Amino acid sequence: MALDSPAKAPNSRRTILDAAAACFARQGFAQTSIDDIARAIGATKGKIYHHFRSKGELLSAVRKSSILLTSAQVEPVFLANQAPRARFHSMAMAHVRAMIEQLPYHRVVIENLRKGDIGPSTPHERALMQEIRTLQRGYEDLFRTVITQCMQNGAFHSQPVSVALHSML
Amino acid sequence: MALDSPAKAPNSRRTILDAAAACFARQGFAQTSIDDIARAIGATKGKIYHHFRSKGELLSAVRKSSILLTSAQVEPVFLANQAPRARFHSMAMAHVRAMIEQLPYHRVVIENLRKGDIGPSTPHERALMQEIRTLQRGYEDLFRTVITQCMQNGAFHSQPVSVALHSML
DNA sequence: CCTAAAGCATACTACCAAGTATGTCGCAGG
DNA sequence: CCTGCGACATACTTGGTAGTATGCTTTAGG
Repeated sequence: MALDSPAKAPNSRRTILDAAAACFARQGFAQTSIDDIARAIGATKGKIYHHFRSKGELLSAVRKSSILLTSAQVEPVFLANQAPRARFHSMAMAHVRAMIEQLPYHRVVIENLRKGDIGPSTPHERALMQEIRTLQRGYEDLFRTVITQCMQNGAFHSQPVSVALHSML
Repeated sequence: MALDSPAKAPNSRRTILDAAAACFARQGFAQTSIDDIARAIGATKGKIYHHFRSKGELLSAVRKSSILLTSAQVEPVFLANQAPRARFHSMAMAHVRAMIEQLPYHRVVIENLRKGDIGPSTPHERALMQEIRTLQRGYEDLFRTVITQCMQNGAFHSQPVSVALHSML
């Protein structure tokens, strides 16, 4: 009984997101029309605008999904009972695996890092962007935590955490 | 008495190219309209379309200019009479200096590496792209040459040349 | 059954930006 | 002077695309 998004989806939203991610990754955001995405899944604009309010929100949804998908694979590993060193290793592996499996999503994220800062326009999108940033920080915190553990443990050389963290982007 | 481009320009072409590079670097290619560029220099589309056939050609011109400007600063250094090791150092310095001085141009080049491969459409643009690739290779050859000299000289560790070269992009 | 909503397709509107056609002005040369 | 051309400005045409309005079909539920 959630209010909106992460429930009840049969697979339409996901299908659309997959296609959108693929198109955005291949042609870029601006060069991709809504009809392109629709055609890619054998549907029409109607379907897409039924699930997403605007093209911008669709992009945001891809970015959000990118984080969620990765988190979904890494967080269980993080929660598993392992020594810091081994835990970090497993998480890194899971991270890379997720990056590869969901490549289009991450390509989109990378090539549109700046899009978020400019022209969010609508207030509803502002909120979405904030949520994304929060998720992003949350995900990064997983690594921040385990890296800190490793350093206290002595397994890692003591270095500024943020530096070590952002070496893995 | 050249047939076309590199001569007789008072500074109109350069003015346009500078503005175009700035706009493309700031907002991206697709998000920049011809009128944006025109407004940035206090002119109208007429001026721009008088000097460039299309928006795509304008982008290509920026990319080409990027290489030419850099070459113009590095090639004299390459030709100067120095030992390989010192020559390489000077060239690298010149290269970086050019990158910084012409920052907008290079930003445009970097963010549109893939644009060339897709949708060149017109045959005239195909030729321009080829010319750009040739210039690019010519510029890279400057470094290829000096690096090779350094390695034969023993000043550098012997490594695949292309690897060493492309470490500097 | 009847109804209403979800889930979509179809048809339409609004608009923006690339490209074009045409006009204007100054200047070179005859 | 007049004429042609370079160097632009102005006004217009046009294609494509985001977004909307509406219609159709299926399923859930009373």
